[in-house]
Amino acid sequence: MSTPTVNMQRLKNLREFNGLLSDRVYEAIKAAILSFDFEPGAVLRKGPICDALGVSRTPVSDAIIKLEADRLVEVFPQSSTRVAKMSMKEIREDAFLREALEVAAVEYTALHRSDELLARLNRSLRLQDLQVEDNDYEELFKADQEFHRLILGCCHIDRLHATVGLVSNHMDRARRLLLPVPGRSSDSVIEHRRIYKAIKASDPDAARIAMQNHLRQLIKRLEPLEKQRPELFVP
Amino acid sequence: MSTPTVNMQRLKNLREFNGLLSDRVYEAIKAAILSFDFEPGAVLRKGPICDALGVSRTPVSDAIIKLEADRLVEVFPQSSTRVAKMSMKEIREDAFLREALEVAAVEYTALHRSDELLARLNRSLRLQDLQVEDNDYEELFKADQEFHRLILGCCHIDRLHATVGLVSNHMDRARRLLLPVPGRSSDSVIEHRRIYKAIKASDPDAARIAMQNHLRQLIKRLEPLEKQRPELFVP
DNA sequence: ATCTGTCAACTAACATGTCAGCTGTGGGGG
DNA sequence: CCCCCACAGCTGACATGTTAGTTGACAGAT
Repeated sequence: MSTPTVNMQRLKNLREFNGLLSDRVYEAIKAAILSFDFEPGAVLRKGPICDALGVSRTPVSDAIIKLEADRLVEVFPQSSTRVAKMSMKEIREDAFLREALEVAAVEYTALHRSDELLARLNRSLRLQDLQVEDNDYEELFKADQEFHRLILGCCHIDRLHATVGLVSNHMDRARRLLLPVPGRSSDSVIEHRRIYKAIKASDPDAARIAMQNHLRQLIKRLEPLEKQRPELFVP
Repeated sequence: MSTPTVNMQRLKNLREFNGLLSDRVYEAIKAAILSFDFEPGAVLRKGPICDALGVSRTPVSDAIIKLEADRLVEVFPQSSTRVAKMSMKEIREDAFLREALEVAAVEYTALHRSDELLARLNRSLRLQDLQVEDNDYEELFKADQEFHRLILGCCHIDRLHATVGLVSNHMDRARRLLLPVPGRSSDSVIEHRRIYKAIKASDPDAARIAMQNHLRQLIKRLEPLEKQRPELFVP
């Protein structure tokens, strides 16, 4: 098999962003990786990326250093940089770490919830109901993230959300390969509502169990991907 | 107050390491920050660092990008880079995240421990006893880290140890300011032994409580630092 | 004396030049 | 026929040149 290379046509235009060029390049490449426009395992050459984006090698190199910290690319010194292949082992690790963090957060939230938070969670749940009715998977995905973000935010730990995101990079990428399954959306909202009830009841143990159950549905749905799309995974 | 600048004399010699120059520069600066040779809040200028290390600006810039990801430096674009001041808020956040991860790890370990792990933990505990007798704080510190590493390693999650380390950067730096307190070392070993017993008994709840108790001793000892050394903390 | 606008000096961000390590290919030897 | 090594081309690591944003000092106005 010849060496696969990333498709340069799929890089976002840099003019859409502000800030440092390095950061914009980083965002552009990251988006391309997370959306599978840059395929797992493909080689990332600095030269073509510079040409495609119309920038010099410096901001591209800076971006790659950050992507390496995110574990979205693998750097082989003096040789090449590749888009990280997915690895079910790493995804399971992600799931463990994410569960540890989100469970701690929801236990804390159950003990420290405010009426305002309950109102916001409830509002999110009703929104999710609507989106399930309309089969609006795109918006439901966002509402799901918002629901979790509300819980994480309750801890007043700015870095909690960032750390969950950092830790979940591989899992999030795999998640985008999942196709909508009939009934899954409404199940997901039911699980969310169970979490909500436990928080409302100030019951950390129930909240923990509900959150564990919810998160484990995801990893259960991700497991089959390795057989369905073996070319995306490490051998 | 004039702008404080880091003391360049305190950078480790690069020749002690192998690998990419960027990585060696990263290690050198990181070590200087964690050991307070580079003071919190001090300005890091690329030029003087290049001169001191005898390298060009590229590897130093690369190192600073990585240090920013570790939150050990703060980059003010186009202006300057500073050694991150300590922040009790961030340290408390570190403590929350670390507790979430280590508690999850010790619960897992309690349910999956092998006889070999118990033997290693036991060996570490007897070593710690010796070091307490000899007041060998340096070695005790290492044995403490090893004890925790054994538990984290039991989960077979390579990234768990790395993530705990990443999350604990601020806390670890503050920890180095703590002076030995009579009796603390032996208390610490007692807490470790409690964790060991819970793991041996395959009792995840007891393990969780023992680990929480142990980790909370540290944050309790760190809290007073903000008043003792206010110049090192954000205002 | 204090505040404000201008400007010069400085620094990091970005561009480009250079070099050394890796990689794949082909030829010679086993 | 296969394996090993030499070599050439390529790429990334590192050095250095250039530009533009920031900062702080100073002059003039209030």
